[in-house]
Amino acid sequence: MDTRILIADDHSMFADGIESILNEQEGIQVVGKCYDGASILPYLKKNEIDIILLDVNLPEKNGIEVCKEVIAAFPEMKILAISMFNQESYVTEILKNGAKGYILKNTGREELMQAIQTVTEGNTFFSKDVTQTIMRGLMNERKGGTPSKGFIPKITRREKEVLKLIVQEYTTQEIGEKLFISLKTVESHRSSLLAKVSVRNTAGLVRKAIEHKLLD
Amino acid sequence: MDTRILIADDHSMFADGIESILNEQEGIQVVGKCYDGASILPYLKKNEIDIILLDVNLPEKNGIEVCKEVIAAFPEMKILAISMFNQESYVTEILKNGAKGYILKNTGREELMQAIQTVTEGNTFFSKDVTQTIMRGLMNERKGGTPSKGFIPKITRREKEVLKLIVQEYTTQEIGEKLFISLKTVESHRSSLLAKVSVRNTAGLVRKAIEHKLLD
DNA sequence: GGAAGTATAGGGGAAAACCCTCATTTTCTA
DNA sequence: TAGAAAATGAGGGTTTTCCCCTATACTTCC
Repeated sequence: MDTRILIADDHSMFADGIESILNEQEGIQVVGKCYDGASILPYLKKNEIDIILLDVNLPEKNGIEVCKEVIAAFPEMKILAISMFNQESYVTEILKNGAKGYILKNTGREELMQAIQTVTEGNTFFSKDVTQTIMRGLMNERKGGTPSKGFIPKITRREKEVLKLIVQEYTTQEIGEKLFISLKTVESHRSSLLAKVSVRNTAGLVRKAIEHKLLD
Repeated sequence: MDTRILIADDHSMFADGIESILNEQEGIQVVGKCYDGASILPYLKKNEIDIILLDVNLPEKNGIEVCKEVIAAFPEMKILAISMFNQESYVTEILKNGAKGYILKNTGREELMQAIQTVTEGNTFFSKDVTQTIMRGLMNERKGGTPSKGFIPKITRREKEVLKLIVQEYTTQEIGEKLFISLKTVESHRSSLLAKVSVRNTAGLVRKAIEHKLLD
């Protein structure tokens, strides 16, 4: 029986490409594609799938949340995470939530095949680069003593508005004028944002906003 | 005779995927792939190519520079730009430099085929989203009167070091300590960076740094 | 029908970023 | 090897961000 694969990535050109690569292979069959996080769980309820290739950085509902939900509903599901970013918080977080592997988008096709096979068999696969990241993460782990989180906050509607304007280079003053609220209110939102995404300053805020696709 | 295609993208999984899609098609043949900007021109000198699928956001030497060089050496070369970002400055700039089309990575395979065919025939193709962006750009154009640039700077070695640390949330003070230079020197570099990428503040700097892959 | 969460807003202060001008040394490169 | 570009640094100022604290009105959810 073929290994049945679901591809979940919001870039359809990428998803189509992977599909095309995989369908050339023996014993593998791409049976579905999802272009956003929300449609994955409904799909799984109607179709038999062996392994999900899951983009970590999905818009709306991100890959980590999706992963958690999927594992909750289908504890045996094999999930191979795929991402542009080789960042420790992503890797550890999605693994905590049940993913069985993590590869980067600059992975070649042989390695991709190997990863799929490994995960399908119930084992775990990491790209070489990712392994290094994890190791580096483990090194730095328990030293500051921080509970070591580093991700998914829940941004409110208003905070997101403010965040978008920050990324567009507006100052706090200007944001207040645009949204018809006081400078102090904007400052409050900024503070919450810094705390929620756990960064020190605007630079980190903008970086995480982009990496975590907080701007849709 | 088949249309001979060169794919230039640093994410090999993506490049492989596109290759796989295209090789399924009649009359099309992917004859090469480049994973960075520097290897494109040498490749073209040794191989006959009809059309290049060029990622705008290549590391090291970006897509726009590559495009310029390629057109300088091969004025008749057909270039179809592909990007994650639907941003006006990218679109207009790469078109100025000789690209014949611009599509996003969330483009489906039918549209991709259509784009390739269109461009190969010497015509111009834009994704629907991109067309809107261009229109919006034209609207806002000649009103501030700015010479309307909006991009490619040449970041020096030291500036890049500083930039990386900024993105990693270090303050000017800390950057100075890390690089063993004075706070004032770091400020100088920050100023140059703001000017070169033409943004107002750190938020814009970080955004552009990521979008333009200034951090490799 | 409270409790939790969100949006609002203020005071006050410290730190950081931003801006301008200028000058010296080092390093590339034509 | 001379000039350009890059890296260094300073003085002195303004603006913005960040960080405490507190506090009220409104929504939403259990």
